[in-house]
Amino acid sequence: MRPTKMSEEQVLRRLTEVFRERGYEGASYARLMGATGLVKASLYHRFPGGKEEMVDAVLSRVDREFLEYVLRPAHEAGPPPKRARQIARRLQEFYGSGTRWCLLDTLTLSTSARTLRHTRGSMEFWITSFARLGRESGMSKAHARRRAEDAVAAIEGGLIVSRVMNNRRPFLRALATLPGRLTQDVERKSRRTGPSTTSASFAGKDRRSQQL
Amino acid sequence: MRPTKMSEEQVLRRLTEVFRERGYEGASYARLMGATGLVKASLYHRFPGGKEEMVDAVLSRVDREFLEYVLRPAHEAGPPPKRARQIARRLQEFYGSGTRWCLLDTLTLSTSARTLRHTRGSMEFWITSFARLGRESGMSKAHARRRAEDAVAAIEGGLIVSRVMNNRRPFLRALATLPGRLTQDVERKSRRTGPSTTSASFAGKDRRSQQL
DNA sequence: ATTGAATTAGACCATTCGGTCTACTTCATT
DNA sequence: AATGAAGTAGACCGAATGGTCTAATTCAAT
Repeated sequence: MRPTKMSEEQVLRRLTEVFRERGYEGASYARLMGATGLVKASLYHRFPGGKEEMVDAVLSRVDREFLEYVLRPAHEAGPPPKRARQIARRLQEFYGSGTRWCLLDTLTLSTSARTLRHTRGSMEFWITSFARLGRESGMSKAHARRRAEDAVAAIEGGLIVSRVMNNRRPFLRALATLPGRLTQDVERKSRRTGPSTTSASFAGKDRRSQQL
Repeated sequence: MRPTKMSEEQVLRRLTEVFRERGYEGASYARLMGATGLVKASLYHRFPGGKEEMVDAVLSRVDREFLEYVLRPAHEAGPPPKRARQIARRLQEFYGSGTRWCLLDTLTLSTSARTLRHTRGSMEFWITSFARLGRESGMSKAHARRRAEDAVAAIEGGLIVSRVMNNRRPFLRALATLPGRLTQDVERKSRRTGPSTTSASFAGKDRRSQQL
């Protein structure tokens, strides 16, 4: 077997960058070729399914990295707040302190149903991991779930505001408040404080996966 | 003057929908023509500058609507919490309960610097309007600003999570917590309660508009 | 050294892209 | 009824798009 000029891993990393900052339609072959240094036939040789398959591979690789590195503390032992803080640090690294966008955002605009499903699975796993910390902190299942969703939303929103305003602070603040969101029932104290004042539900009872 | 077959307003509305859900690169002329029912020459007649000009017009129109309708309560008189709740209701309407994406998200992927500037201005105005409510609720200028940014982030993030998970609740929850975010120093009580326990800063002092 | 599969170069294809142009309609004003 | 600008139809353009194909390399294994 002839070895590849550029490792699969490195190719995927470069493809990831293109999809991350241009989206699916913006990731033309010209750009993909430029980023990888591979000519079109080589790309098709490695990804016979074309862009669709590339996106799939890219997402899968990022999934793995996100799970094995960023979210890992959620699945290990130890005090939840400490683990949450570690996750926050790794998120900062993962998103380049707010200068790198999220594929779950950029890849969910005019893509195939397949890609949509994939991203949904990725985010579901992310949320579930976050919720674990809430549960271990004594939250009800439903409450932990809500908190986890809101935490993901805070991060995604922080990235957007940071991108549009060209200021990384909103994202960094989302990270700073993350441990509280995930492990405290009353959030948003600058130092983790006090017990839990139960907070009521907000948008009605939470039966997941309904319409629209 | 011969009257237009389709009013400028209506054309803009339809163009908006295309840009909103496909982004800039995804908004091909084929789709723009299909959505408006106008042939290419007609589009160019109305927007001699092509897509760039369309995006500009679309953003401007949405800016106006957003200001005059959604954000208006922020610039009127009355008790801040009440005004905040009104804004939340109008945001729900504006974003179709979480089924309509935000142009500030979809239009900031591989677009011109010009468009980037425009969106930044739009979001800046949004944030400033939000911050007004915080100030009137007794927050410091810097604190109100941070809260406003975080509130916008919560909404944008809610939209993303709702879009990816195909579940509108995360967005609706972001709206439910909005009044607290904007007018209370300790947020996230289900009913507005208590005075303000001052919360400290999170991600360092806030000097706006620095690098990246 | 030869083999033979993995890999790459690059020509090639039909389609779509954003964008321009001229000629024809349409209709409020006069 | 004639005018004349506003608006529309649709042919047309070169470039870029996603995608395919054949022929040539390259190199680990024999």
